[in-house]
Amino acid sequence: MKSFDHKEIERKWQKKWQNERTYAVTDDTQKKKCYVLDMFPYPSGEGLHVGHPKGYIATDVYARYMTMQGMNVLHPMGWDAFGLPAENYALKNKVHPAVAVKKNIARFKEQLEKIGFNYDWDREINTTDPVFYKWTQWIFIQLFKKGLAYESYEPINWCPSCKTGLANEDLDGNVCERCGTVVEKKPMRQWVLRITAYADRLLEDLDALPWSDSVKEMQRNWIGRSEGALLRFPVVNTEDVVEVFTTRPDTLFGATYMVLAPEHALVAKHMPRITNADEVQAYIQATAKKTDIERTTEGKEKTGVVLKGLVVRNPANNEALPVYISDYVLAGYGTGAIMAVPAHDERDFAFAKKFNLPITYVIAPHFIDQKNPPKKETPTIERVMVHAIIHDTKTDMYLMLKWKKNPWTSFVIGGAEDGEDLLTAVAREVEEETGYTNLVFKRQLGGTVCSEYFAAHKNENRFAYAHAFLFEIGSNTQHAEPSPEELEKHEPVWMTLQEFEADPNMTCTEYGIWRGLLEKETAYTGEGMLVNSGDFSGLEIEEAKKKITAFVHGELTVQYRLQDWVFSRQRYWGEPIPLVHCDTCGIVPVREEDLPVRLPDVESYEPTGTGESPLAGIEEWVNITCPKCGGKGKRETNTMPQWAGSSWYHLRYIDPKNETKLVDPAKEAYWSPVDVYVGGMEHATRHLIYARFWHKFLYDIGVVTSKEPYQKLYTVGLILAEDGRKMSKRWGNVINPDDMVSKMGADALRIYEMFMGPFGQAIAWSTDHMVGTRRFLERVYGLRESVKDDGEVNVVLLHKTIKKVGEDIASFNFNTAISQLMILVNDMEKRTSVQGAEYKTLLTLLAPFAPHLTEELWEQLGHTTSIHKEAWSVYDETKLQDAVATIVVQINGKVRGFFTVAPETGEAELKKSAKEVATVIPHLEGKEIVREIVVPGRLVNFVTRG
RNA sequence: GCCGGAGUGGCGGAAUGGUAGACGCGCACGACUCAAAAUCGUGUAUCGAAAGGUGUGGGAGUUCAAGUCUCCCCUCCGGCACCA
Repeated sequence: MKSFDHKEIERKWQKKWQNERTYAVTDDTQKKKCYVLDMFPYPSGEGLHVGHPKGYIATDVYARYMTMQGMNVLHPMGWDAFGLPAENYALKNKVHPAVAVKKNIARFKEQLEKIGFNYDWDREINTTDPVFYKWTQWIFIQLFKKGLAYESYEPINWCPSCKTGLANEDLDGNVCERCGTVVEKKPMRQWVLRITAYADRLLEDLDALPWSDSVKEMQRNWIGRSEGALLRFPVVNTEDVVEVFTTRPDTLFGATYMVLAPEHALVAKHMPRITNADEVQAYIQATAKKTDIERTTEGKEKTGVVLKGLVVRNPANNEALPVYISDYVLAGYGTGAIMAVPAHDERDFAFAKKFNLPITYVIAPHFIDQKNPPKKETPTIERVMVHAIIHDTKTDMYLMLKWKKNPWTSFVIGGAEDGEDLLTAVAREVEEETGYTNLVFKRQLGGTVCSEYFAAHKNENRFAYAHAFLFEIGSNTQHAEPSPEELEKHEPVWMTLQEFEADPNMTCTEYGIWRGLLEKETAYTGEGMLVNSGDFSGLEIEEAKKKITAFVHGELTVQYRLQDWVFSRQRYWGEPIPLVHCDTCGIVPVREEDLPVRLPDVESYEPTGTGESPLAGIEEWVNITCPKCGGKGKRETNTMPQWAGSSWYHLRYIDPKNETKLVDPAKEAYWSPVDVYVGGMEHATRHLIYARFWHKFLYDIGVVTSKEPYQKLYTVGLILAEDGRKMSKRWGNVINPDDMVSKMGADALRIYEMFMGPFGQAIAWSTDHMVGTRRFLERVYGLRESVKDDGEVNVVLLHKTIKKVGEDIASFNFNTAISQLMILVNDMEKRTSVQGAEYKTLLTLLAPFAPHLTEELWEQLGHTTSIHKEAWSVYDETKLQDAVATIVVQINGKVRGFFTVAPETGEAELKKSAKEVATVIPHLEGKEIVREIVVPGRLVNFVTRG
């Protein structure tokens, strides 16, 4: 068999497709549309490696399939070329970024074209083209007019290496995502987009999107919505109040101190009255020097300083609370101040332990005893209970009580008298019941725990407020025999905790809580009932949140982790922000008819590092007449971030040459939204949030008709290098697609990348494995010699294949689609001849994957039109069933034999035949069949006994 | 710590609760060849001579039947992380 010449075939067809404009897209509104989009590439200087085209191949296969299904398919491509990578590359190589970008695009395009994509290049876009960025600027002006773009002087992330401010989304932890430099907080003038105004809609509309749970969850986490309340704490002897955001207003009675972020405005304001100002200043300065990394990795070890002379009042009970500053409170979240409830917040707990602050428990876990549940029609008595947990550290034993009249083993336990101090009560009970005195009191275990149970010895239901106290045997501890009356009730017994837990008579509803607190002292953050909270005691948490907030005149509010989008960059290579600063009119947008504001040519575009962009130095560009009053004005010199263009580019492909509108409304209504969007997981919380935000804004101002830009979303799994690491010039493990196309052909590359494994999964490249796909194509090529009009045909297999390949492409399961095609080809190869019609169908099924070879073979069959214009075959539901069914016979679920029958054979017949299978008979001998399970067409299972 | 996702041959992986390992790579043997490559054919989870047993990260459970469903645990990958 002669192998095919892929180079010749590819050259021939790529040229022909181009000349005949095979893939031109028209706005044929008679047809149903399908908009398939790739996240467009950033044309770097490195060129493509073999991983880049994976997503493009997938969308190409999908788009070709949808075209064959009769859809009008839009599958465009373009370039995202503004921003730091291009600019840094240009600086390094001493060329103008515009020149570098042009060259890189040419290289990318050349590489892509070799792979045989069906792009309509007439719709190519480029974010750095003034014709394109005119509309990016136009959108900014609309945002500005609606108050969604604002100037701010707040501290932001500053990358000292890239010399520009960055958005939160541009950070990788605490370092600049581009260059890896640790970022600083720097107060500076900047433009910010009010994305938080869209936070709830970005969150709510996520639910209905047919995206993967992981991407949706990532976005939810990123937005980080939390419901809570704003509460106000008056500062004693001043007019000021400290406003606090908390998700737990129900714990207000447990607030024992307050913490402000070191940067909080009130700290500076009240510095004169702070008596330890030196210490406070020192802490503030130390914090300012710390990077976020130091703040977090230095650990959970809390630091802080009390503000002596500053006291606030708890609005719930008027208690005076001390005020601290600590870097565990972040200036950028909530109000930059918290009420600290150490009993019910782990961070506050750690801080309170370190600074010896009081811990007041106001939420009690609430248990109902399962062993002795409360009885109906029985009076319930409330009692305050005390548990003594008495530990002998020498033997690691604990002192318990074994009860005489009831089968109970318990801690030393008793009730507190009305008004009696709990510690007094527990000491009294210990002495009475065990005879021990002068035990060493270690600590109380947490706070109150409520438990309800039936107390058989008193025939009453108890609602107990239980408290546990840990004691140890000390050198002064004395022991006397308890009284005979007490011994009659229960006997003190030393046992280990393990023995206690294993004791079937162990009675202690709250044991789980005590046990946890014995091991580790910690805050209680779980469910429960309010205690020690005045009139609110007895309420459940959710109800208390509302009532206490209302009681102190607070407001229920919502906070987001998401912060407004820092939108200005002090760099050259971006869209100029189209605003003018005028002394009389303030900030005025550039007139829309004057757009685009072109990026001026400049001799030096190096970043200045001063907080101003290089554009600030070009006087003839900066100085301009004010669009409003005609007086003197100065242009805004900041530029937009890399993510501006990609936030709306999907709309421009629909109408790329429109000079008067961003997109023609009729065309938008037809093509939008994107039906299938494909790209990398790394864009889950940046591009995909920004683009959703802008799209929703454009919806609000009537530019688009859909609320969401992208319907179905598939994320591409990375292709790793053969060594399992990321492909990188640095490791020298990069595989270039050009080499693979040249060696094995574009079709083999395409099929291999789709066949490697599940589309969304990261898999290492293997050139060895790739030879299999080339062999497969050779076999398809070889088949043409055995094609005869009346050749052999496997109807069932053919129809199964039509069904599976179509369904698998539609659901992005390309690997199994290809495997099915291989099964069909293997079957055809084994025959002496292949029916012409079946062969033609095979070629059309393979066409989306291998566009060049199938087009060539199609022509060889005598066709004069492109195979890519053919209709997808329709399978016949009645031809999917095999002529015979293989029935599995199981005995007790184990496979013991097979037989074949007609698929529609009935149950009775199947049972009968199953019992006659030679390999089955020995297993049934002497056994009684107690159950027979029959799944027609599949199996018979006999359950036997004996 | 919290939230997602995943653990199946030598490798990539496949499997509506119904014969685990499809398909591909590799490997072994055979054919062709002076020889090799390419190609074609046969075989290829594992223990066992066989009958049969054992096998989808580990452990329990549901079911006639579990890779698949439920619970617990381990490991790996990704995201978030002092967010009040």
